Amino acid sequence: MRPLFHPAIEDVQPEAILHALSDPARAAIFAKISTAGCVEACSAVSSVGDRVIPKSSLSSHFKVLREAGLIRCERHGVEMRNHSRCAEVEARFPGLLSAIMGAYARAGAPRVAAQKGGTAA
Amino acid sequence: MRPLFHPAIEDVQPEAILHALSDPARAAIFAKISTAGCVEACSAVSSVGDRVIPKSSLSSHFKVLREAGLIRCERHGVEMRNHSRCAEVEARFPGLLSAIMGAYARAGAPRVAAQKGGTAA
DNA sequence: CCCATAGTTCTGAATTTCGGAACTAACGGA
DNA sequence: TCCGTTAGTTCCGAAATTCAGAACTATGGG
Repeated sequence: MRPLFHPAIEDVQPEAILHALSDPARAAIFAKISTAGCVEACSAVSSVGDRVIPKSSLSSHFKVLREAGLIRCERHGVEMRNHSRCAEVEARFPGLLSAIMGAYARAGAPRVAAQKGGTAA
Repeated sequence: MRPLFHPAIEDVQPEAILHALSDPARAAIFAKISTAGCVEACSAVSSVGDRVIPKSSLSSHFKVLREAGLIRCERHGVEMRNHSRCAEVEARFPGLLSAIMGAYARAGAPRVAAQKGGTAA
C-alpha cells in the first residue's frame, strides 16, 4: 500500500495547525500521541474523556492531524502507527506546540477541579 | 451604553483562541489590533491583503475574537474601540499568543524570502 | 428633525463536520 | 486457499457552521 500523503514541513501552515488543534478531541489525541513515545495505534484513542468517538470520526480526525503536518502515519500490518512530528514543527514554529499543549493543560484542570470539590483551593 | 459581553480571563478557553486565530483573516485583524497600540476602529481593518471583507463578516469576526477573550471592545461615540487583551491572555497562557503570531509571521514570509538562505534544508 | 456613519442582526446559501453503514486491506486458523 | 476477524477508509445524508447581502439600530452633526 502506498504511503499516505504528508505535507513537507515547509508546506505546513499555521492556520492548519491551529484549526487541527482547536478541536479538543483532536488536541487530546495529539497529546496522547506526543506523550506516548510518539507512537500509538488509532484504536488506542477511541475515546476522549468519557466520550466515545465513532471510527469514521476518528479516521477523519487523524486525517486532519496528518494533513496539518502534526503527525506521521504508516501502516504496520493491520494497524496504523502514528508518530508525532513535534520536532519538525518545533523547528519551523518554535514554541508553538508547547504553548498550545501547555494552554490546554492549564485550562483543563481548574474548572473541573473547582466543580468536583477535590482541590482545597 | 451597555458594554458588550466579554468573558472573564479565567473563563477563556484555549480551543476558542485557537479557533479564532485559525482563520487567517481574523489572525490578521488581531495582529493589526495588537500592534497598532491596542486600539483600532472596526472599519480600519476593512480589508486583509487585497481581499475586501464585507461589513457583516467583519462584525462576526470581531465577535469571535471578542468572545474568545482576545480583544475588548467598547463603543466610543459612533465607532468601536478594540483593545487587545494580550497581557491578560499572556498571563493565563504564557507564550501562546507570541508563538501563534510568530508562526504566522514566519509562514507569511518564506515563499517570498526563500533566497535568504539557511531554511531550504 | 433629518441625514450620514458605524456596526449589528436577520436570513438564506454554501461549506464543513459528524456519524452510521458499507467497503477494503491485512492477518490468523483450519 | 478460503473464511472470519480486526483495523481503518470511504460514501453519503443530516446537522452545524460560516459567509455575505439586505435591512435594521444607534449615535452624532447640521
